[in-house]
Amino acid sequence: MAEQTLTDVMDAPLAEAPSPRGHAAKRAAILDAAMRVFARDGFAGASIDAIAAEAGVSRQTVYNHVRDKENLFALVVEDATVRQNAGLFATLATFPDRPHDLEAELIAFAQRLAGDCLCSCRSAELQRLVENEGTRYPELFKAWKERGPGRLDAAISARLSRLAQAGLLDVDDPDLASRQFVALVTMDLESTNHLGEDPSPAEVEAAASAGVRTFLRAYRPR
Amino acid sequence: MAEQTLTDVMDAPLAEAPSPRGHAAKRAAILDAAMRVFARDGFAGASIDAIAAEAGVSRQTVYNHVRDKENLFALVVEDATVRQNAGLFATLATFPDRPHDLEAELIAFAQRLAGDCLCSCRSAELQRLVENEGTRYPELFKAWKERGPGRLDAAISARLSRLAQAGLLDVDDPDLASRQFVALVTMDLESTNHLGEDPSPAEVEAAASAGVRTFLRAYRPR
DNA sequence: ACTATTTTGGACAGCATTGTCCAAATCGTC
DNA sequence: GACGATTTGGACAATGCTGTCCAAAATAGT
Repeated sequence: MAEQTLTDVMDAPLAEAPSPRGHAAKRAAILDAAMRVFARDGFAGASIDAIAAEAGVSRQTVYNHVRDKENLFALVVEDATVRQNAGLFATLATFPDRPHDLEAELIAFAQRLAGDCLCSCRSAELQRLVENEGTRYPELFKAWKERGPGRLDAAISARLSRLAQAGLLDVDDPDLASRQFVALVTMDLESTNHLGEDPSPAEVEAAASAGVRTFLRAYRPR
Repeated sequence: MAEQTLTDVMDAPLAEAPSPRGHAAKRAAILDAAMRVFARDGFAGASIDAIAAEAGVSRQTVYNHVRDKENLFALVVEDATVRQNAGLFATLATFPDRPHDLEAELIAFAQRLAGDCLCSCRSAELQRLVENEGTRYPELFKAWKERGPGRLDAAISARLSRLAQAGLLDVDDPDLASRQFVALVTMDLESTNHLGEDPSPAEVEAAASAGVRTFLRAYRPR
């Protein structure tokens, strides 16, 4: 493990702590601070000093835990990705499989999906980070997309298929419908959270209602 | 005009050339190169030397035309914004007002809108630029959004209203429908053009068809 | 052909950043 | 309390970037 490239980091499902000591808290603080500073200033604009200060830690400690600025960036992306995917799949499990009131339950699900996962400011930060350096590290961008939005679409597509087989929806292309569902629900929230703030619950509720209603107008059996 | 802030530049509708000489070509080359380099490396990552080299120009010439790196950035954003808005409104004028075949003409319009304007790689570059530095210069971000997507949504909303009054659509909230139209059409193209490449005509055609068909399934009078 | 403007290349100071080294201080654990 | 691991702060060289200055070369206009 003399060398650890970006793709190595991304491929490792869960890198077990190389230092079993209790100084994992410092490591977490560093990764957290680095996430914030990278998101605020970009990769080039972020300085190790700023990250160390934000983490309340000496600069040397950063270099102690992390070899490079590049390696730190990769670790930050990896960390944020697994954390967010965990929340994403947890929310995904609350999809209404046996809905009593399809519209209401879909709206509630969309609210959870957009508010907690897709349109949180943490999610926007990660997405912007990975998009910006996507041209520099294409593997990073592809790995993130496959693990996150890719599986999201696949999961929602499968759920929509089951609703269609139950006669509750009229979808011929579940993959397309899945992407449209996500697009309709998140549409109005992206401009808000791209500015670094979380959308308000009222905004999330409005976006979910409007998106789901239009989705159902298009895909409810007539 | 001793000082020229970011907002000054953004508010000026069209800054007339301060140097009427024929060296405007150099200026254009500099702005073009700066746009490419800023889009590639971000504001912090872009160096004046790289921009000068990309423009085939001495570094001193850049400083001759442009006071600051910040001023250069503002000029680049201004330049790209007016250029793209010109194309946007030209395409917007081709909206089918008296459609013979609504679906076909809406699909063709959506193809022009997405392919030529919203999802071109130039558009994605500008959007990423303005989003990234949006936290640093909020006025810049707001000004861009009002001039570009804001007027786009307003214009499409008005057109949809007229189609609704003609009995061709069933929309109760034209603003919402307008944003949904754009979202449905551009949805599948954003991942492609965020990587710096233009989507292929086939991709644009597929996205426009799928988006418009779902839009009409939701909003065609029954 | 002459003149004014513009461009060029290079040198330069000031500053920020990266990554390393090291001795002292601190912390956790036995 | 003692010992090993960890953290700290500071110094340090190397590098790159910004923005300025200047004299020479090229370019445009008349």
